[in-house]
Amino acid sequence: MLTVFEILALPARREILSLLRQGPRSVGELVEELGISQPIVSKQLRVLREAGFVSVRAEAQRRWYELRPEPFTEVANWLEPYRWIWSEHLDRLGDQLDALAAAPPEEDR
Amino acid sequence: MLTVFEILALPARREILSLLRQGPRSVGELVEELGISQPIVSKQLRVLREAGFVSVRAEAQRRWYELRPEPFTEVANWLEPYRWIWSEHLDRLGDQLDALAAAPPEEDR
DNA sequence: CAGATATATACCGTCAAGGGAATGTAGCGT
DNA sequence: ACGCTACATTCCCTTGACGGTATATATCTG
Repeated sequence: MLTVFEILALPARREILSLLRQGPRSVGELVEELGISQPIVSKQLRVLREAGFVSVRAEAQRRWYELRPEPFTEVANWLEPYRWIWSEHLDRLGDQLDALAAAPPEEDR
Repeated sequence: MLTVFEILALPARREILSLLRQGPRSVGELVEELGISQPIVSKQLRVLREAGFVSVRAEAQRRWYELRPEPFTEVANWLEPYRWIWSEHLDRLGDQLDALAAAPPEEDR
């Protein structure tokens, strides 16, 4: 299975995630809003699902895809040790980032 | 030029960044600490430099590589709109922890 | 200048991910 | 049962990134 950053490396996948911020979407809706072919959307949705970025809920023939939080916390946790590097440089991000020193660290050494 | 996430997709590059958190490093030091061949380290350092992740300072034959903040702020900015998704998640996690603290401990799933 | 050190670059073979087109599958309405 | 809708999967082909090896470049030392 791909790592979080490998998943995010593909623009099409980031666009799907961006759309899903607004709430659950069906495959057809994503196809229409993205202008990408349906098989490709389905393929990337599978990748996103297997990586834990989205979950699916079946309703008749429709599949509703929805964001899941875990991979995003993983990115945030990875980013955290680098925070001091830019915190002095640019403080436009809120201080709320400190709030999530809770989740387990990852294999990145 | 590669995007930020394409850069981070490669484990070797993340390891380089991780080492550079401790301060500037020469190529030789990175080679030794990573156990990767010198040409590969140099190659990835070039990629990191072109993407703005690191800067170089020459000193005789040595090149000192150092982290730069901008790409990290880029990741943080990308992450920001997704924050609410996992803040809810953390809330639920907190509730569960509270429940666990209040109730007698159980078997772990 | 010769040789050694430190790093960068060029070239090459491999391999896997991505896109496209076609096809498969499941549930719905009539 | 039939066709339609919504989506998933398969197959093929291409492309490009990665790692490895060899080589080039620059700087120091003697």
